[in-house]
Amino acid sequence: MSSLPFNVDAAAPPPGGAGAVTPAFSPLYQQIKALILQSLQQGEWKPGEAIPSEMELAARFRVSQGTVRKAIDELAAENLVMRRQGKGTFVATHAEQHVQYRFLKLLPDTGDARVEGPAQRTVLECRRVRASADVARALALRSGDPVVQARRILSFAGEPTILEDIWLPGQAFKGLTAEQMAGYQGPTYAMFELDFGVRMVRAEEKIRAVLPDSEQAQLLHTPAGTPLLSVERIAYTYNDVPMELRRGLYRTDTHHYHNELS
Amino acid sequence: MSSLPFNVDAAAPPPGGAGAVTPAFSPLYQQIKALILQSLQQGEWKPGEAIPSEMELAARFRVSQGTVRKAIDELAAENLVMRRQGKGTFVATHAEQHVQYRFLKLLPDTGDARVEGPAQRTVLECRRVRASADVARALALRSGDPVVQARRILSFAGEPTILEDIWLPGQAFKGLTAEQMAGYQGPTYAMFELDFGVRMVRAEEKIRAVLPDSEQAQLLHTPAGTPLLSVERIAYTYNDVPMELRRGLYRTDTHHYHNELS
DNA sequence: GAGTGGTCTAGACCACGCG
DNA sequence: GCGTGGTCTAGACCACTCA
Repeated sequence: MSSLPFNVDAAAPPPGGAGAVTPAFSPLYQQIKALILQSLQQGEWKPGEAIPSEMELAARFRVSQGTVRKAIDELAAENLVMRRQGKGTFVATHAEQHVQYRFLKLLPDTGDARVEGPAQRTVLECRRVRASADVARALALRSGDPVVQARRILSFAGEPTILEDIWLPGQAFKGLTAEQMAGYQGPTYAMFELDFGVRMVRAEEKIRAVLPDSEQAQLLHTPAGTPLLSVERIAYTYNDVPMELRRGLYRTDTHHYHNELS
Repeated sequence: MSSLPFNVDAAAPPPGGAGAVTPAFSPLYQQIKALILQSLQQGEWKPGEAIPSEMELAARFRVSQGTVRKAIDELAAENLVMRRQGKGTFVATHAEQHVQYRFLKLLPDTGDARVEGPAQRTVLECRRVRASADVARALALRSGDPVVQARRILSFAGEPTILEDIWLPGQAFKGLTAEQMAGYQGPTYAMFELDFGVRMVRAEEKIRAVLPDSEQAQLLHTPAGTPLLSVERIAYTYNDVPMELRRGLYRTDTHHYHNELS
């Protein structure tokens, strides 16, 4: 079946190693979590599918249900799986998620959350290029490595609102076309899951206020001199591997970026 | 000692109530959590202090340690308390928090996180005024109710970087002075805890790109025409009671607003 | 009614902090 | 050495889903 975890250090470093005395105690449930994560990563269960029940996993790993439970609790807290009482635990997916556009924090100023429905996409460009230095750095590639670059406009209620440039590692996204970017119904990240097996798991954003150049202003139907929100996002798959760089310009005259702090 | 929870619905609504059939099942640990929250709210334990041990709370509420544990787990996840192994569980405070400025997401562009040290504060103004309509709405007051209004500049490494206008309910912040705003070392929210017993627990922000007027630009030493980040924050105490409206203008030429998505 | 996740308990032992 | 939170177990029962 599978490797059995031992109730000892996951990867016990030799005592007296270079520099610090790392305690390196790893609770059992963390080891189980790592094993489940590994299976997720290797695609043993596909996005949207159910993973084995807690009892099954407990039997497989030779631990109690409670230990598996705590492992899954953490995975659920990180949005990697979704629990549904009475049904099972499912691999998280950007497709059938109750919140469409999980990573998009732009909301219309009118309180009606997402009444405006899904965004209309206009793909302006999608082609293979060589990574510039900063793109390469963001994606952990080397300058000149192949990347796919796309540019598109998202419109809400007919109004162009977001202009995005997207860079993806060429290796993982071989054969991505403008038609694919435009044609897929639903979140682009769901398309990435289905067509390329790439699951975005978390992301970081750097936000600034900028003035668009004339081309950008024109594309967004915005008077020259109107400031825009610059949102640079790096999205990661499992193991903190960066798989997307996205530079967005958001109009904030009709929308705002919403953030919850705690 | 204290009221005992019952293993029944916390506040069982009469069946066949108006409209929906609310199931209204409340697990024991949620009831315990609510009771602990109530004690926090009533100031039974002050910020920074330890709350009773899990065993004590279990005895007090006549439940098992595991149930108390789960209640505290959730409170810790919401940053209302902090657990420290071997020491106890402590009421969260903005004062001695490992991350100073818990709600401030502006980071210097140079990777060195907070090397620049604490911000220098310049308080330009602090006086009692009557709430305008929009301030009143944000703070759940009535137009014309007394509020304290303050304006200040935060500088990092000598450079003015943030211009903030702050509105606080006059009732809870009676007697707040400019000296207090300027003099306190450490986060302003820590001062609110100490001097007014008001603990900010969570906040929401709406972010936009704007052009400052000439006064704002001058205060921030920024050339006219430089776009700024407009950050409108509403901070809440317990029970989602709004206790602060803050409108900030952030310079994003040397800093950026950083956000983690998951 | 069978199977799933969710709650609750009781008890044992471990890691940590401090006197 | 003691008290704290942290882990792990085993078993019972509950709530939800679906056939």
